[in-house]
Amino acid sequence: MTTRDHAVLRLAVDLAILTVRENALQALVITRGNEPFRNRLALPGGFLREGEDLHAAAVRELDEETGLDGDAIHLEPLGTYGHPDRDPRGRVVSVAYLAIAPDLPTPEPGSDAAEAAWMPVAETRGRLAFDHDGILSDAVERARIQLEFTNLATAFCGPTFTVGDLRNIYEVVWDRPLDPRNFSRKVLNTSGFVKPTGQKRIPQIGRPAALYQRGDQRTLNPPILRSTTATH
Amino acid sequence: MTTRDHAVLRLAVDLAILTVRENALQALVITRGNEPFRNRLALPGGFLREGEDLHAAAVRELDEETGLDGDAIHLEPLGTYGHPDRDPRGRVVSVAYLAIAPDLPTPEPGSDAAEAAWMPVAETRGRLAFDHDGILSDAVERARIQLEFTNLATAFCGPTFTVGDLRNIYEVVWDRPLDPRNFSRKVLNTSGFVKPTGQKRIPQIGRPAALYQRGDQRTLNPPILRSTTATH
DNA sequence: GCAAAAGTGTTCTTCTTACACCCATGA
DNA sequence: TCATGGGTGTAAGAAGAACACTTTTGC
Repeated sequence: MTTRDHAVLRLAVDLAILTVRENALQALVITRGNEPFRNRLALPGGFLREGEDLHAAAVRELDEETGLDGDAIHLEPLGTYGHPDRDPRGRVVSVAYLAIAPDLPTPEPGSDAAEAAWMPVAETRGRLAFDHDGILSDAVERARIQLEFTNLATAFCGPTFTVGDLRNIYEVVWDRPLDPRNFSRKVLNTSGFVKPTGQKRIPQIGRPAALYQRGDQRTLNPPILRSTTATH
Repeated sequence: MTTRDHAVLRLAVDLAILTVRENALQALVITRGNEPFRNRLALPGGFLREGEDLHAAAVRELDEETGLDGDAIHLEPLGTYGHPDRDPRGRVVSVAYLAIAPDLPTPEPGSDAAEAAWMPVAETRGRLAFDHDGILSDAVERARIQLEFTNLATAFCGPTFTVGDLRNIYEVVWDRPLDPRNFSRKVLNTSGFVKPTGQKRIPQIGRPAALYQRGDQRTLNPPILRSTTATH
């Protein structure tokens, strides 16, 4: 047939990259160098290329815009955002990915982005271009849930970490205090969550803590649940 | 710029429509009337139209291909499938939706589909066109999880149902037997899951059962968890 | 009364929570 | 010895699992 029975569109890949920095949940945002929304904050992203797989595009954008190694960093599909009016340039459907990174030095700005920087998620609310506020909210909610049922928290840490480090991730992402003693037991009783390295980290003050690395078990059994009777 | 820096592609919406029929988890499959994969089984779906929202496209396809009312049926985004070689016609990225329907009369075949029919999910394995086997597997896994944390099970039932009906949904979808007595208590103790109608259903044999309708609470608290110490 | 499915009571166990208490280190 | 954070013990309460038992109907 010659008549077009489908929409002409472009497909973008956008990244919600989260980390815990300075005791706050932070997201990587760029300042847009081009129209539309020039000089506005946005999530890093770009268009899908010819013959390119979606996940590969996410890995490429992560590298291009932030210098992070997509193969080393937790990266998972988050959702697809396709409202017809979401991009003033025309029909652009965006596949969003959630990336979790350890606390790293400030990323190097990439080609498209005038500037890339970590910013506390709370400070981004209402300030992002396109529908990126919504994407970031969804990303944070997803991360909060994933902490309960997967070992995602270890992706926020470096190669080795203490139970205290891990607890700090949970406290910051969930925005609620946890009992250090019960948390410790829960983590160590959840088989495959973490693996002892035999090493210890000596802090400037206080008792040395055992160092762990990420375990093999992606899904936690039993899970680390947010209590329903929370303090609030 | 004049050079193209993005992929030319079409966007499809595919539907994984699940129901419980004859004590089996069944999916709605069509027999394809056109190439590619002519006469092969596939999930219903079609291309996104000009200016059409993704969710609206899913509702439209549901109506066109099955006659089901998309506004009355549970419909949620499942994932996006974009492998470059997934469609022999060229680059087609598919946004898949999960739909849950009560046990209904055999759907009427639509325009594009030579035939639409319910088929037990177990019988579809390895027989679907494109990457639809994978999409359907993801749909089933999503449904299993959603039964734990949301009132999705009520979407499998008609407007009113008994606790026994609801238990049957869980047993079929999870493929494991549940204790009727404990299940009953769990459901009724989970506030907002179901709402009593005051009516009773008189069976051909046995004690009448109270009829309920879906409650207001979409997310269940406490959840109905699959036991980890399962029989198998 | 009997069959069948609905629903309640009860016990055992496991998980969660709260918190007292001890441990290992540097200053 | 003190401050600091790491880590164990333990008892009360909540939730889940297993199952004996009662209820309500049609036949």
